[in-house]
Amino acid sequence: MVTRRTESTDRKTRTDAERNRERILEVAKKAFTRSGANASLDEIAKQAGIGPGTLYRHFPTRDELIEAVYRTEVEKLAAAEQTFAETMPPLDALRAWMLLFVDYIATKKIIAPALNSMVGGPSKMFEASHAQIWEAIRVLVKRAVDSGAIRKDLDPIDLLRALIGVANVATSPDWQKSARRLVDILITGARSGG
Amino acid sequence: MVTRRTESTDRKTRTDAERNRERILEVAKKAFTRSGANASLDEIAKQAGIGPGTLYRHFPTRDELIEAVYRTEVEKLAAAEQTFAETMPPLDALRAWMLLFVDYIATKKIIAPALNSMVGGPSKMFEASHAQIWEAIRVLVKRAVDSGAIRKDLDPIDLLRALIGVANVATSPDWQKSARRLVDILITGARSGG
DNA sequence: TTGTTATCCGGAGGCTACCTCCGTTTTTAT
DNA sequence: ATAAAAACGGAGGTAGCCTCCGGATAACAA
Repeated sequence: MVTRRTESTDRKTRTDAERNRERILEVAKKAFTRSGANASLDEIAKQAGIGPGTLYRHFPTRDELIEAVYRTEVEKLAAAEQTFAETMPPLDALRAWMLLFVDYIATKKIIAPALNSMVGGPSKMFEASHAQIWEAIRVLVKRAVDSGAIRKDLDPIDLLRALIGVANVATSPDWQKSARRLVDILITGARSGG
Repeated sequence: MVTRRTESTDRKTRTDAERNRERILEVAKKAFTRSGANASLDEIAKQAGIGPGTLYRHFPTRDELIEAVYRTEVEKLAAAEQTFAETMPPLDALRAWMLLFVDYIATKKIIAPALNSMVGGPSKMFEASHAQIWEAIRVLVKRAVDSGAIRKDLDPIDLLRALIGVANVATSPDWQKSARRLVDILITGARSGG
């Protein structure tokens, strides 16, 4: 139950509001992909055919907009976890997901800026999305640990941190090979005693 | 030999120019440490007691300023490589340097912003500094490979990329433990067949 | 359909930061 | 002392950020 400040019943969100919201996300996704996290918000608003005020009402801060764009991508990543877990042996599933993670970040450049603007300021962004990613890798690691494939004291977040590193430097042409090697190293290191 | 466009002899750089340059670097270091890579350049100029024009003449772009601040820190890191290499066994030296790398980035927050503004745009920053860091870890890895401590096909840059990841997320309180675990994983993974 | 009201829109405008341009000042060298 | 090169500095054009509020519009009741 939520406290009501009047006796009037709640209304459903207006259709134009919802339509604008999605239009903003659509344009913002392209803008961030093209120009990075510093794309002009006024410009995004213009391209979406709305005023700046409308944009800022929907997404009061730049980070909130980035996070919203980011969220759909994150959900796809989280979904992949289930697929892998159901169709692969524990260690393979973990490795596959790690590779997908890196690939995803590098291909769509959406996430990288998001991760970057996370650093260097007390932004609450990422908290929600972080939970999903964390849960995905936590499940994969736990499954691998239970099967005895990797060491028990492995903290899933350590792997994530390493992966983010690759993502950040994934601008060079041969990043894919490098990423694969790194994942291999991490997997090997995580096996430890067997 | 450099081509001269006149017959006049070259002059040495003016003393006030050199003095201002160092004053800018001094102020910029504090500013970036405090406010991150987006600190106001006009503000930095003001605090250095100079006009904006002077700042931009010395450092035409923001990245060039960041890179200049960054360079001195990088040189210290590169110097540590020699110390470690002379006083430790190969594998220990490599591990120690990796830990120092992470620690350095997290403590002084100067480097993290630098790494971040590298992503998302064709900035030539980092190229010079990158060479030093790369050389440092290359030597350490080569030494470890020659001694048979780690696998021969290890690419040093892979390790760097992983470390940058830790650095980026080094804002959380327990990052040090995480960093140490991650370095251990990487070292273990790099050992492979022995 | 019409009226009422909560909700949302839009863009003008104040503010800040970026970066340049060029007249003035300072330093170097003769 | 004087000339020339080099550097300074800050006014100001431009652009992005974000807010504010009068007006428009969709949802709901009658």
